[in-house]
Amino acid sequence: MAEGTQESGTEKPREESDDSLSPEERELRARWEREQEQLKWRLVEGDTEEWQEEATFAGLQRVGGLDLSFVKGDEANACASLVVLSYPDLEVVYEDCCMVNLTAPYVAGFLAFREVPSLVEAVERLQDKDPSLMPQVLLVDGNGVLHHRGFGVACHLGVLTGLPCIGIAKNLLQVSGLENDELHKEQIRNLQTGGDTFPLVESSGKVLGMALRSCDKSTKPIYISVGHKMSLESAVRLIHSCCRYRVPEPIRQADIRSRAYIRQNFPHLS
DNA sequence: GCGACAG
DNA sequence: ATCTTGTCGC
Repeated sequence: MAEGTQESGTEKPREESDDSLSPEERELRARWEREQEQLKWRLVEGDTEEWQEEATFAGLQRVGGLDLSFVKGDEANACASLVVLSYPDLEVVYEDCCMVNLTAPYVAGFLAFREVPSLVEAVERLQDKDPSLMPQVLLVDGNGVLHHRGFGVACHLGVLTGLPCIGIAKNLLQVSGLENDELHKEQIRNLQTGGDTFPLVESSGKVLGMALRSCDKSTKPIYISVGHKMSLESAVRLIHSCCRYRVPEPIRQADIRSRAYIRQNFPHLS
């Protein structure tokens, strides 16, 4: 190994075009950025389905949730899970857990390149096994248009699958003027009950997403943004209706099941 | 030294 | 993402 060329110990993900990046890293990011720009042309930000216009989402019967859980201390091996819940009952009607081997590293701003291939495969397995259970909307861990280049993992997955998609992040991605500063914390304190929201406005004035107090019991909001084929207003309304706890039930179930799968198959290695 | 950096 | 169980409180 050429130790002299390595940074001392800790890695530091930084913005593209940073001097500290190796030529390889820079080239990878440039390629990924070009791919995001290409896919972005196919992004649809508004409602496209009839059920989305209904006040009670009449016509919506299946909501999908996706998640990845990792083997402790292992960068590459993960369990990808796709669950489908009935709507509005939120009962699990389909579950698929699959061990996958991830090749791409996690780079902030490029999460999709690490996670999306496995998620698309999960959707394709469902298409093969029982297309009648295909969800009408997908809930994804991470952001949609609330992203450095307006194309987060939820957009990426939406465009590749053609399905309506919503991004749900548990932490604020601080991009284009959005900061977790005192003002933001004050806005959070002002969220009184489940369903309360405030908009996340970028410096240009565009609303990139919404902070949502997802249930009465949780003080910390979740961050909703448009993934694909769904307006922000519909997305927030739907997510709130899917929350028994802080994390929307489809994603929570995917999370629970993928972690259980890993515990079951990898008892205690590290 | 501390913060940022979705998962 | 992961490291981590019980415990204090409404």
